[in-house]
Amino acid sequence: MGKFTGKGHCLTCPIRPASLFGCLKESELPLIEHFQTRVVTFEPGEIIYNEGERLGLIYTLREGHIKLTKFNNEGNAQIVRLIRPGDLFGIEKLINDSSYHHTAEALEKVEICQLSVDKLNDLREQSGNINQAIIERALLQVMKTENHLTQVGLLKSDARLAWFLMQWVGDKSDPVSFPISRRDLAQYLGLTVETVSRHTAQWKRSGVISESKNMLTINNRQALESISTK
Amino acid sequence: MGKFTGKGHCLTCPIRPASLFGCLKESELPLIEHFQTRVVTFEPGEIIYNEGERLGLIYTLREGHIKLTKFNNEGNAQIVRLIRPGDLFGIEKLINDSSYHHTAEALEKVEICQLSVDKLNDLREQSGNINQAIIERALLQVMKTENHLTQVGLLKSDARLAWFLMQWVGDKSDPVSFPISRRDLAQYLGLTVETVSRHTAQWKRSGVISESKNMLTINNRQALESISTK
DNA sequence: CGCAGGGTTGACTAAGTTCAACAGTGGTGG
DNA sequence: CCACCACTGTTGAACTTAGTCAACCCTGCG
Repeated sequence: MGKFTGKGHCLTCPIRPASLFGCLKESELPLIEHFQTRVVTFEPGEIIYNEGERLGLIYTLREGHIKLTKFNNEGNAQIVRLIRPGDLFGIEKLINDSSYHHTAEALEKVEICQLSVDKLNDLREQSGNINQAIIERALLQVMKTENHLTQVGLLKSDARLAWFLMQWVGDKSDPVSFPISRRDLAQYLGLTVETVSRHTAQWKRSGVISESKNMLTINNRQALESISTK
Repeated sequence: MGKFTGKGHCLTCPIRPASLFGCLKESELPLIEHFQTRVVTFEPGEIIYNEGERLGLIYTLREGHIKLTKFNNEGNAQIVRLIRPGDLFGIEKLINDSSYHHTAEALEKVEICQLSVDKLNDLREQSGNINQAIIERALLQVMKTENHLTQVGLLKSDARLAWFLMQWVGDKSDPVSFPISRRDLAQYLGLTVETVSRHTAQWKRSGVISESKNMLTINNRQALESISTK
């Protein structure tokens, strides 16, 4: 259930700039001088927490990727979010007495920093910047999810998939780490494994993208672009 | 462009308990003693703001319903949220220097309370409860949108529609105000007008629901329930 | 070696979209 | 007051898309 690998020191943490505490001003740094967190690693496929659990922990991802999934009554899964390094998750615990609203699963070997809700709340009372940063992250999250919803609600399967790949890869033209199975893609985009496979196989044949052992390359960005806005 | 109907006094506002300021403790009420807002009304179909506009205003809906819409490149619309009385919207303005991320349109005659971002920010510095309330609203919004996404991603058209109607009506068995056109339903659920119409017409014929001039009744909740979880 | 799991492919089917026609309704102007 | 128009909702038929079911390949692993 996750291997403890040591205490983290927020002040000197290499990913602090990308983390929640990246918002602190020089003068506020003493606030987290003695702040420690637990750093934990998980193997691919391991569950970090389950929907409904009540641990008082909030997480920052340091390395790797994680998926957050919701299940409907019939046990079908919808992936609602993909977590990247620097992202905060489990943050719904900031609502009084709530439990986790997703199941969080590691897509690859990940390193996570655990932060206690209570300690974070103490900190919030001392720094308005932290509150602002939390609000901004939450509001950005709303927008991203609305964007996701818009793609799923409006686009055809190939456009959805093309949109996602472009988002994932960004503007890099080198191979990019791609730890996402066909199944995950399908559950993220509201499709079936087969449709996802058909499109990607087709694009691989026509050379638009290429794949080799968890690495993805977009060879013809323009082609994907035009599919995604068709 | 909205008719100004007077100043609102937050302290004595009838919907304060449901509004953002419902979070204030007795002892904090003096904070808003002299707080005033502009109360404005809009007619059905009027636009309250457009995506990209930069007014420094945040809104609380006092009466009626509003839809928030996003448009994709081809001009197709996805309704991402329906606003009910007491809800806060335009709140993305709390992110530094951002613009509105939706187009807000009145579905019926609405009464809205305009609040300046700057004034709200002043207030945030004086009350941690306000920050907490904003965070909770933002996080709840994330969850609702994720829920919406899950329905759109996983359910078949009839289940989506049934789910929506049940959500809308709640557990009331009396007729409920229903100011939502077939077109809006379709744009909210990621369907076409025709599919929505076919299902509702069918359900009206079989007596599961009934409709008369913007009022909706669910006659057979169990039937809808079983369709929505099929 | 044999097995499990992920990925691919094909044939078929079901679901929903598209296009088109038409009904009902409310509003406008002569 | 009625004729006309615009708009919303409904329905049908043809068509397209994506889902379903099933077979098979490939890879990694015990």
